[in-house]
Amino acid sequence: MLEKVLVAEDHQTSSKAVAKTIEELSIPVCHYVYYCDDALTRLRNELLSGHPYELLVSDISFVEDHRTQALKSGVDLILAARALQPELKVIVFSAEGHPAKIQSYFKELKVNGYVQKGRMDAVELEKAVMAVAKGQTYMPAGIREKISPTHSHEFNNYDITVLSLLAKGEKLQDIPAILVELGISPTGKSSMEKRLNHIKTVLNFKKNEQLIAFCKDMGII
Amino acid sequence: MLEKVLVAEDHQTSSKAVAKTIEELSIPVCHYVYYCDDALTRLRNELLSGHPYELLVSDISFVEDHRTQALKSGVDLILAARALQPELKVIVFSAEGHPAKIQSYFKELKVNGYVQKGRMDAVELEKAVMAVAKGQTYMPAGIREKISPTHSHEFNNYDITVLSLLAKGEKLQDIPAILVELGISPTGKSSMEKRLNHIKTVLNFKKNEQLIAFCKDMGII
DNA sequence: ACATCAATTACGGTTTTCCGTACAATTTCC
DNA sequence: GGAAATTGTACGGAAAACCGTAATTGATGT
Repeated sequence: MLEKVLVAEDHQTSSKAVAKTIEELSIPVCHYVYYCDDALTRLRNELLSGHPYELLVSDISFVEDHRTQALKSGVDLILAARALQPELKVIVFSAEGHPAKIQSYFKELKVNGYVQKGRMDAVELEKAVMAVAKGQTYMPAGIREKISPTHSHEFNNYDITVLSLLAKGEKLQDIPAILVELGISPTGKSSMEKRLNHIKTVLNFKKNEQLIAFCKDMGII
Repeated sequence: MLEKVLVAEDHQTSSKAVAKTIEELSIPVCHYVYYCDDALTRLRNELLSGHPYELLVSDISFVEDHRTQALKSGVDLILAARALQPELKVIVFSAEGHPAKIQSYFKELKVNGYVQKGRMDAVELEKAVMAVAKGQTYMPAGIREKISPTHSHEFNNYDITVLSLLAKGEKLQDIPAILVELGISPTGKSSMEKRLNHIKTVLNFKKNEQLIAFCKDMGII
């Protein structure tokens, strides 16, 4: 079993409860912090002292407050942590329920587990920690299946940029100029239209409004 | 001080922590449940037994699972609870941070307090409970100021219907016929356009895409 | 019944988006 | 290096949305 765990979670109420759950698994050392930057500092210190953490349990969204933070979200934290300590195990503990988002954590961040905050999250968390301790990956039940083939378009950075601009109220015909400024290609209006059409075709959507609604639901923008 | 509190919160980790915070205020009786329906049952039973709860601390969003629930959200629960026991005090304990949404809880549901889940939520919750015990209302710091007059439009049933249809991919010109079928008036295309324009003017929006994105963010649709 | 006012709807011109086609640029592969 | 395929762009007609104006309906008060 694991020996040393760090919990990064900004919700005060959750944070202690998570740490308690971890301790109940007879893991001797479990610390918790409310800020991403604090988490990274701790990881670094313990690594340098020769007693590194083995597992990081982290939330994704951290509310901003008076303390300015270099790391703005759990995603930033996980990236930084892995850069520092590549073998560190990571479990995401978040309320995020959008399949696309969850899958991206596994794909982009190579996390070892995901637990969605919910009715049985303490139990789920236990299972996840035990699975990860054994070197396994822990996915919530039925996440893979929920990513239905009709809803399978990989939104890249370009798509997200264009869709975000649309959601901000920019006119299609104004967007090419903005893309040029941002240095994001392709910049042609036709290319953009073609791309949007392709996405709508794949998802079987008719209108941009529908696509925006979908992206909001999925947490893509 | 209060004597008897009920906590309705589906996140297992949060739930216990909240109950603990309540207990630390030397409130003798604090129960917690994971489902809205359970909460209502408890409220009813204790009311009939002559020892009603005085305060309900409830989340807003409850994740759906295998147990089918009559009450689908904290809003439903609060409405039902107030119908049953009008003098019951209510504190909302939610992650929702959007001012418009929070204000609607005070306005529509007449809740007595709101605490946003966050870094100091345990402390905030204590303050809220104490304020409500004294018969005061507890609002998060600076919520009133954040509701800028430019960003205030009351979405009625008609608006929501039209916007939902748009978000489903219906063309503007097809919507009048659908409205006729639904028996929702006005059904004219011009009226609809005028209404949408009015909303966009009030919110200082340019395009429908932007409006849809906003409504998704606000949980209006 | 009539006038008045507000709300709703119909209409039409302008702007924007949609979408197909053709052309240009770039990459890939032989 | 050159053919082929892939990717990006330009253009233009058709469709839809946008927006102002005018006509119609409907409720209200006298």
